[in-house]
Amino acid sequence: MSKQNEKEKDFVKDITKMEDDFAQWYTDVIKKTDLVDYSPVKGFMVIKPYGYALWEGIQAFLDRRFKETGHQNAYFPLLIPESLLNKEKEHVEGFAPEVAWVTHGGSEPLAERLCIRPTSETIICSMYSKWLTSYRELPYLYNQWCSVVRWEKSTRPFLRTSEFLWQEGHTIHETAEQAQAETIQMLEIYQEMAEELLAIPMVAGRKSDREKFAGAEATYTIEALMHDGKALQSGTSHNLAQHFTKAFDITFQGRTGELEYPHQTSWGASTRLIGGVIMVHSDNRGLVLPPRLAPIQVVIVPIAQKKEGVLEHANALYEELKALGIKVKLDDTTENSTGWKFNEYEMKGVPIRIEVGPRDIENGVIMAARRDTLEKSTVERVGAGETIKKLLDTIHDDMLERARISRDEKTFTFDTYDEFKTKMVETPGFAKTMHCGLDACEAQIKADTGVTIRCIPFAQENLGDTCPFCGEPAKHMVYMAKAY
RNA sequence: CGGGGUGUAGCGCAGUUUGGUAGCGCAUCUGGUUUGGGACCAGAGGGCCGCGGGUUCAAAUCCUGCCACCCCGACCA
Repeated sequence: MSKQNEKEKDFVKDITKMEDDFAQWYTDVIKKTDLVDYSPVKGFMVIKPYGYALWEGIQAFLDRRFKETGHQNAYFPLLIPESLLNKEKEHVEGFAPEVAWVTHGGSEPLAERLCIRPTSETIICSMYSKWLTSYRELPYLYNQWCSVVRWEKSTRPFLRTSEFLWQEGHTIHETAEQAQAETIQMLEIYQEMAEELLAIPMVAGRKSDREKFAGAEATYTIEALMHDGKALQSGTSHNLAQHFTKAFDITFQGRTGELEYPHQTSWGASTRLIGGVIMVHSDNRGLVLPPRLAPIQVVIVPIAQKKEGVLEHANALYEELKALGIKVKLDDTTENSTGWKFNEYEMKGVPIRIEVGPRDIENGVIMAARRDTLEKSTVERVGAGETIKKLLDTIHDDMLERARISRDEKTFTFDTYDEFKTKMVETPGFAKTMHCGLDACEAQIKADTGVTIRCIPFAQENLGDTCPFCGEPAKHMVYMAKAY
């Protein structure tokens, strides 16, 4: 394989450079690559086919894993009576400020107003309460794919929208141990999805009490670090203990004959993940999509396609790749020039571009260009299918590794609060530190700097004996960052 | 909710200071030549200048009220 670099430009004119204005770069990328459009209602976005295909990829992976672990899909209603939402105190306090209300049916005012679900714990609990009678029925392992509405004040496509697509799993179990095992199992599936599908390395751990889900006993999270040093919560799994089952009077007759409350979990991942994919992998030329998620994994661009034999060769290659299960597109349109096509597919993040022209046919080769590194190489035509398939895996591995290196480079330790503040401003990223575990200390840091505890990682290290923020004895190691 | 910015053709913008025929680039349509890194020539179509009120012979432009969106903060997946 001979290699040649073609990096005459590392940006395109349509997209703001990320080092100039990261927020604008993000907006440019999603708009120029046709992932979304803004709708007439603020905060509600249209997900266009190319963007929706990314969500379908995430859905397919998770849905398969959910089912492999014994879960079933169901569907619960969009509207929740106010009285149900109000049953769990912490929950309603957490969500009330951002729920949307339905007050009329046609022109008639409703006797009780209905909220559009911001999440479905309450409606699902009301049904579980009706259904559950015996320990023999447990566990309930249900999931639903739906959208929820949270009336956000400031919104950004994928990262924070007033309506977003997600899945929410809701399970109840006989024992606390089973619920805890379920909570952790689902978090691990999210992490597996992030790393194997999205090529995004995650830090997994528990949320502080301040950051946990409204109504949860404990919230677990996977956190990713973006190009700009801000963290993105990418999936959460909650152990709800008996908070909701008691509030909703969900009971069953246990093995001893006594009435018991089951132990509950809920877990979710949303279209926000797509924002993460963009902010971790993409560059100034546009999207860089991880191969297993890319709606088009390989695009074949025939060169001088009117010349004899070119299209036939391109077609044969297309069929060969397709037969290997590769999502391949042959662009034999004539409206746009070759150069235009190169730029277009690069902007759209297609992992591999293959060029087939008269010269290559003569030499028995094809040209393969990697989107992630922009490297172009010559591939023998015989056996090209297998070579390309392997290259897709290599690209995935390389992207994951680069993201890991980038994250680690942006992860820092420090000795004093002042040093922490300086580094957070000058080289933002994950701050790895001991913490006292006191809520007042955490609140003070947030008020001072806007930085929050992203998680208390499972992988604990002992970095010292005192909390560098307040001087109290250290309780555990945490990752801190500014967050989306 | 605070601070900043922007609304003019499908998209991106100029024009507004100093009122006087609605402009440019890209995209679109027609015909032709092209095609190994965003092609070229010729022609064509496309506008409630965000919305309402006012000033004026005359308003994209001046005054006034409203609305929407974007960005940065505060709060949340």
